[in-house]
Amino acid sequence: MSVKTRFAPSPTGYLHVGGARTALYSWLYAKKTNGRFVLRIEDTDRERSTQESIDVIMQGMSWLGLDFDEGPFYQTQRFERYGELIQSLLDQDKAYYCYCSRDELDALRKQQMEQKIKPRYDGRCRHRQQPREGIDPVVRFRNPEHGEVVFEDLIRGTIAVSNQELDDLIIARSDGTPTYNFTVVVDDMDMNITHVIRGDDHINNTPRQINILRALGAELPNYAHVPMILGSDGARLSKRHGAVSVLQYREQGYLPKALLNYLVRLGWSHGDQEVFSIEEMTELFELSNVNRAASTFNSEKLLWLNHHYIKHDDPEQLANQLFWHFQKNEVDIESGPPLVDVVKVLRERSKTLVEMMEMSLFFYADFESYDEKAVKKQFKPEALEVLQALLEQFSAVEAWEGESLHHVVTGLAESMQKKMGEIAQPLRVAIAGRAVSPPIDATLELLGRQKTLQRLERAIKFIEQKNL
RNA sequence: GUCCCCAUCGUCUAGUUGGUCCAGGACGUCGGCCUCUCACGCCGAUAACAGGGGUUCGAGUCCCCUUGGGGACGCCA
Repeated sequence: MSVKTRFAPSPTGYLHVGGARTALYSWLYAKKTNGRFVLRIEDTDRERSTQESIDVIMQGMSWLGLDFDEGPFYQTQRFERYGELIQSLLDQDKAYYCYCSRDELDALRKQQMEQKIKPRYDGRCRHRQQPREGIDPVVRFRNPEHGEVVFEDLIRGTIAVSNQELDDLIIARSDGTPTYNFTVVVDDMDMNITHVIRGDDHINNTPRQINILRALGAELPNYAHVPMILGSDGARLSKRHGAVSVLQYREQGYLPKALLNYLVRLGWSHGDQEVFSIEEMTELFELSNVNRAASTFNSEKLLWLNHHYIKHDDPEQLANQLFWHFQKNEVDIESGPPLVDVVKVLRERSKTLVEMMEMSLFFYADFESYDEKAVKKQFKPEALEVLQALLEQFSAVEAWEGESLHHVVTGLAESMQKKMGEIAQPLRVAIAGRAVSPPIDATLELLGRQKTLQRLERAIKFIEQKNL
């Protein structure tokens, strides 16, 4: 049978990096084996599921390029099917109605905690013959009382849990709607999922689900539980650890392939290799090489990978992605150099696209003020004659291109008997507004003659006024 | 508390039938070179097998215990 994996998020929030990683692993495994990848929205919790979350999850998947072959399926559209199977279980006495009230269950749980035993349903309605008046019952699955459930996890190896640890879980709420542990099982069965790849936090659910699967007479899928991602404080990754929403990384100027590369390498490895193209990870990915231990999210390394891809990716493609950020910030790029050229001079000094955008803003719009420190250091009285000389010589330059502009600067340094830095730095502050920019000749070329001359004049006036 | 899972540098990890590992790579950090700024690049340094018992000629690699961490224990998923 050919492989089929699925990603089954519940639409109660954004797509976070942990979810994205399990999605990636499932996607990779399907791709690698020429199988199929299914997206299923687990929205049985009507209270908390929102359309907004669905949209955001889909956007995240699409931004990452994790396309699915089937779906999205919505569990809320399959209630009829779940109802059928619950009835069938009831008919076979593999499930039963439970009339316990919430208060009763709370009291039971409290009592068990006090006795320092694992809180669980004690099965008091297991053999009840008569309904109780005034209570809408839930349906509980009749879990086997003896023996143990053993399964072979593709990442962890053998896992065994005694049935005595498992209680009779609720498969239908009192309003008749099915619950998670039941719907996953039915869907995985109906959709012929062969490999269930999911977070570690589901490991305890697996034995229960296996019991239900058996009661339903279904074949068992393979299971692979990937470890959690922790924040820098060792606790489970959450909002307070910074950007955990996938889309937030887009906002912050990360490239999808950088995030993907970081995520695939977090908890999985192929020898010493650090950089993987999508093709490479698809080819090399193995569940057996997934680490068993939880790993800590390290944004420094993600940043490094992002920079790596900014340095090495196709400039045209990067320009397109950079454009997204300019648009978002409503910056008009018509009046400045082509974005591809900006990418080429800025890629080595920008770790994110946001950084790149900020550093290139001065090509497109006049800056409001000069960087204070830069003014102090570079706009000293002696800079005046340098800038005046530059203004004069730049006006006379015939071909406005890097090489000739470079000659102007070096020539001036020679004739004025100054170091390069004494010429280039004041010039840089004059045209860029701050002491940092790409090489001065490239910057001048991209900025163009008109803007360069204007800004030199502006700087000269500024220094003159400052010295009054 | 009970059950399940896990344990190599600060972080991600290599280590796949125990020996060639006084433990390798990457990020970070710290030095240095390059240099018109910031970077890039290059060179070098730093730092780990949680602890204790076994098994064995030999253990990071196998077994047990301890400790530590994570997860689960919902009419959430």
